Amino acid sequence: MKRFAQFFKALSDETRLQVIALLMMEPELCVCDIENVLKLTQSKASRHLRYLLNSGILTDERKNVWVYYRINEELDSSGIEILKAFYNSIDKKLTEELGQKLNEWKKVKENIGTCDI
Amino acid sequence: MKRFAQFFKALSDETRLQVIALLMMEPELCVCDIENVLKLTQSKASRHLRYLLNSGILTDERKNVWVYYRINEELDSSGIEILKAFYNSIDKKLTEELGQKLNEWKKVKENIGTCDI
DNA sequence: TCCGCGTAATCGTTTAAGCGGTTGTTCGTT
DNA sequence: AACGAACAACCGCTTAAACGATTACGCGGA
Repeated sequence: MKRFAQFFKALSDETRLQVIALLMMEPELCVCDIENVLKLTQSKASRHLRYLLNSGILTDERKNVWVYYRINEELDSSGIEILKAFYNSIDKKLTEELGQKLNEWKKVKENIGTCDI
Repeated sequence: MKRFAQFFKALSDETRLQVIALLMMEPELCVCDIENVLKLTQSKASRHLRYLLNSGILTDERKNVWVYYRINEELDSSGIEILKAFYNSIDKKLTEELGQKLNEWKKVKENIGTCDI
């Protein structure tokens, strides 16, 4: 039961929910992606990603200097179900908005070749 | 998005999850039922039930002196989905244990005709 | 009607937890 | 060595939980 309480606590923060929504539409993202798309400070982005990692909801993988996070494919089936139920019932406007911000950022990133803007 | 964060926060407490599990197996329960089955103080039981009520997860109905709480049938379909996903993936031992405690309490309640034990 | 009783909600205080910002540290690349 | 990316530690602030005690509510009996 404690496991579920922890799981839901990880989902009880708006920033973390936005992170999850982004990772439902994009297979993997690094800290600086989250930072720029959601307009967060670096420490805030990193802290929330670590939180989701420690909760077992995300996995991380280092590629050179970047640490990429993705939804943990080995999450319990109930966990996956819950994340999908959440994602599917978000207002479409919100997901579109997030998707647009993500695409804009990806363009910028291609041009500057760094996260430091 | 804030709505979801609030919803998940309501589920991020072990006591509240136990309450929900009980209400998934029994259509309605009053404060003193929760109090006795889960061995909580009256104020703690009442407070958590109020919390779940204010989160829209439960409804309440007064019958004489008792206030009965039940799962809100008009909860979003995603909310219902999430509650079911949670309940179905709890360890069966836990649900059996809760069910047994509930039945024991119901026997006691019949005999004494009051909650004041 | 008034009072007592059982039930539930709330109040006030203390204690613990969470979040955010700043700053410093680690790691790896160049 | 210098730099960028990510993480960790500290601090202050806000929030929430626990707890006991008190208050409010309904009902029944004197």
